[in-house]
Amino acid sequence: MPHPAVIALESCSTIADRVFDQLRQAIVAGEIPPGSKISEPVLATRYGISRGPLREAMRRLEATNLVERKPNVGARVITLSNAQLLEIYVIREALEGMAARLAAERMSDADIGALQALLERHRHEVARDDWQTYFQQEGDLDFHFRIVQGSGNRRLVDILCNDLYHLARMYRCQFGMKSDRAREALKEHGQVVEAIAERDGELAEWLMRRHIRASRQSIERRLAAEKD
Amino acid sequence: MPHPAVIALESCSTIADRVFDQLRQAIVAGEIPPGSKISEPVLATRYGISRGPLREAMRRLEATNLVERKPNVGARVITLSNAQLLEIYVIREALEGMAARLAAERMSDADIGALQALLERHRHEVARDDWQTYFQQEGDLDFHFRIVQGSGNRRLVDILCNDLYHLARMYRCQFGMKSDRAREALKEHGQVVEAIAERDGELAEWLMRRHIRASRQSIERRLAAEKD
DNA sequence: ACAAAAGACATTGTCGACAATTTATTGAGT
DNA sequence: ACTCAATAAATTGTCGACAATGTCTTTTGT
Repeated sequence: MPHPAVIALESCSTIADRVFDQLRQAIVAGEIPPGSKISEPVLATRYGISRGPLREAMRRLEATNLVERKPNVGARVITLSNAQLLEIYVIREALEGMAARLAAERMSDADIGALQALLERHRHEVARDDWQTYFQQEGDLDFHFRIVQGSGNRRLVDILCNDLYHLARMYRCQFGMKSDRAREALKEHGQVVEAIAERDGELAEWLMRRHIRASRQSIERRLAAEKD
Repeated sequence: MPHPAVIALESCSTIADRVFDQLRQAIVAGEIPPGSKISEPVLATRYGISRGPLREAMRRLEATNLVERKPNVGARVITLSNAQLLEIYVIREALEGMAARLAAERMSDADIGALQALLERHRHEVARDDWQTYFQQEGDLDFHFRIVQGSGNRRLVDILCNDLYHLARMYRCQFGMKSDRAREALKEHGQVVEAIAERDGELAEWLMRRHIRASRQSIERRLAAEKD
């Protein structure tokens, strides 16, 4: 069963759309490592297509900030610096805070119930100590994904799911990022869900922002520790 | 002198890049009206280019959400519904609130001085009653633009300037949007700048959010009044 | 031996043509 | 006259080839 957080693949009717999805997934998964040059001929032959559709896919990747491109020179997969990762968390704090507020106001009771069920499942997973941190992180993204969708703001969903989440996953695939914050994060998730269930938008936003800020600060500490 | 809020045109070294800028400008300005179908042959001949670069530009426009595209059917300029416009203001509230907070923390004294000077200029302009509301709105965007840049968050600048601001301008070109809120907006701008000058990030965020929320509510009222 | 220029090579950018799909038109049948 | 099917036209999707630009190698001069 595919993970819920995995955004549904687009209609594969055209080659350009399909290869865009494939390339994005390959980049996010680290199969095409960051900073590596993207050669149109080799990629075209690898995917068995012409350069036309490939270039269209590249333009979309360029627009989504997954590749950097210099005219007449070529394109490279972006290398997400530590500073850029922190930048993303700042934006997530703002956007997902707002999403939590809207979700508290507009989410259906059924969806809130599903969210609570998901949280319960995560609690059981975390209780098992052998559980891979990777899947813990996926569960984290899944949680955030649902709340963002609960906001009912189409463009908000779009920005987070089509840009920021992919970048976050890319960074995670790049470095292990084993989180020792799983239990605290889970507790914070519970607080957010509770606020949403009580339809307290202001509190939900405040809690979500604090949660993401704590994640960011955890990463900052880890990065500072690595610096030695 | 080109307006400061006009984002610098990209390097025009390649046809695809140049036509992307031209198309985006034409769409935002309403020269290519919303909802109109974009025919590749006619556009290619109009710009005197081949369909290859045109399609690459279209893919970028698709990724920036300025055109909607159905495979094997074609692309249309998006029609920004009232609900979507309000969605954008909600996102702006979240993002620009955060931008104001960061600007208060990180903006240089010189940039703050320039911001205050800009505000003073706007005060004089508003004092003249004959001043076109269009340029008032441009001044408004200019103000917001500078604060977003002052945040020092590259991706935040990117999201707002490459996506949301274009959409806001597009909507404004679509409908007149004569604002009777110029004086109030100016006063709110002054409050934000004051908070930034005092390096009070929390207050700056709060004031900026209230400012954008007030703008959104003003639009909501106008839309509700039009509904009759 | 080193630097700069000239050339060869590879890659990107652009174009025109063909294939596949959709849309419009025509025609037959009821 | 209307509906549905078949055909024709137009548009989108894809491909291979050529031109332009950049990069690397070789060569030449000091």
